[in-house]
Amino acid sequence: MDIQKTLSSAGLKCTKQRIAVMEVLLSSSGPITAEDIHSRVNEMSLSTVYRTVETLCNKHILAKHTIQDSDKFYYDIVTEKHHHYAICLGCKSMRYIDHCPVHTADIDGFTVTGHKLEIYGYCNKCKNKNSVSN
Amino acid sequence: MDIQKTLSSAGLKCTKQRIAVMEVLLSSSGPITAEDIHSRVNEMSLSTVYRTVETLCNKHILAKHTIQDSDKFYYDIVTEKHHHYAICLGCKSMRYIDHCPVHTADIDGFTVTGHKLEIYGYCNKCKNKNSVSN
DNA sequence: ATTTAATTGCGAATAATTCGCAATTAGAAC
DNA sequence: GTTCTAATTGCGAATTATTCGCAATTAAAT
Repeated sequence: MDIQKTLSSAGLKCTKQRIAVMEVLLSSSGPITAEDIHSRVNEMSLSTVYRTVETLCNKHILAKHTIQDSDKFYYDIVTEKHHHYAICLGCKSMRYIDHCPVHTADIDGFTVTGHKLEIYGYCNKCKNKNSVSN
Repeated sequence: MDIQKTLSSAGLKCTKQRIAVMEVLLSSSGPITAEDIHSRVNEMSLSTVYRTVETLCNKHILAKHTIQDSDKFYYDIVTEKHHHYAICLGCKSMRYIDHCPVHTADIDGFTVTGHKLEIYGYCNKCKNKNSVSN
């Protein structure tokens, strides 16, 4: 993945902070939090990390995730491949899993206790308006 | 569902606040936030709502959910039936869906834009210890 | 090299959730 | 039904993740 090209073609400046965030996420084995990113990068304010991930999410370069019982957001680079995650209820980490039939029982190095299928979309009330309340 | 019995057999006192929270959740068409509960109940402090849902989650009477791009927790009563939810990206609401093949395309009154299957469990590092970091 | 809008850093603000502590209450024991 | 005690509640203050305002810096266009 060519980070410079990705940023430029989204109309974003190639700052060293954005490049650093992208590099951290490219080398990660799953989505991580803003604080994780902050600690794996040097010399960069936490607000900038938050602003960077927000900007990149708006451009659909990153995706923002939430996990059961954690009060933090998790970010990763959007690709074709990664749609399935193994989420550890102990340390609250997400890891990519390449191979995932729905009724799977075995994932290497992971004890499955349950799974959740979430369906995203729009209800009739929201389908027509662009406004997004929160 | 017998609320009094549910609370008592979990070793919890049957306070009017806990009963009110349970009643609100029993009549809901999906998981809702602590503030939703607070506004649908009368004369009850918000801290008590938070403490009540936490207590009930610890007893596995309630489940705590998170959804994409929302910074709030959603609570519902644990049952055998409800494992599939339609989540509206517009108003950030969750609704139960009874019938849900994985490759489904149609849900009445809902425009599907994507789905997510999450697998929960424990990684090897966490499997043996009970401690749960966050 | 100059210019300008975009980006950053800092610290303060915000919003959801949690906590401390005194007052209240459920339910057990009498 | 009273009494007693630990559990529960209400209130407001504290905490924590995230966002915001604003002045200083910087990418990249000219």
